[in-house]
Amino acid sequence: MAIAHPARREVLRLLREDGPRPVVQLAEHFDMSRPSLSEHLKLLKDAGLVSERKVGRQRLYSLEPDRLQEFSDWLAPYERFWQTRLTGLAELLEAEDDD
Amino acid sequence: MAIAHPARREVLRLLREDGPRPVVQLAEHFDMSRPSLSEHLKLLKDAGLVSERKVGRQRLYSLEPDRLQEFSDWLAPYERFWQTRLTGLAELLEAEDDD
DNA sequence: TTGACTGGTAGGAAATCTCCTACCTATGGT
DNA sequence: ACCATAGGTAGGAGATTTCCTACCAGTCAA
Repeated sequence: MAIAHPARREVLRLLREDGPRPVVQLAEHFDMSRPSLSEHLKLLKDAGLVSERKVGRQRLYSLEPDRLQEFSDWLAPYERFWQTRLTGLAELLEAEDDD
Repeated sequence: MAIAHPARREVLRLLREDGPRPVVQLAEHFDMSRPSLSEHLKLLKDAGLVSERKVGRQRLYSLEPDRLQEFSDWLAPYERFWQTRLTGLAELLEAEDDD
């Protein structure tokens, strides 16, 4: 699973906070070797969570939000078990008829 | 990671949809042996995603939503990358001053 | 008490994951 | 052309996960 490894979650966080970044810059944040990070990036890319584009001799990795949306969608059915601020709002506005 | 394995996600789904269930009833949905499922349940319990209570000779497993909330919280910062109906609503109502 | 049922634990085999070093290609600068 | 930089791939070692078959303890019913 793509988001299972802490390093990959950290990559996602970095891309989210700092925007698109080349591999060496991402690698600065990790103790592991660059090839190992490359494999994590490949896994994230295969999972569709990030995309990659060439700029000169660099490859910029960017967050690809569509797949993260799937995690959100997966979590959505659990939301009725707790009261999030957002679902509270949604029910308030849309006045759904479920109890 | 607790939600990494498909079987464990399936357990969560079953508990969410059908409510608390004993082990044998959960096991019906899987090809694996019951002891293997027991280990998955232990992992889920250790992660705080489910709880277990004894009823007669059975142990009923229930969804424990607090920890799933953490996943939701983890996902929240990514929401500005896409437009969910809910964040759209939230911004509409709260009229936050960002951008 | 004896037997059936529920479900956890032990030990270990096999599969998967993670990480490394070595090596490769591609681009840009001089 | 030559060298440095960016970054992917290969092969393999070690750790972790997953799954199995025993086996054990607790509960209920006769």
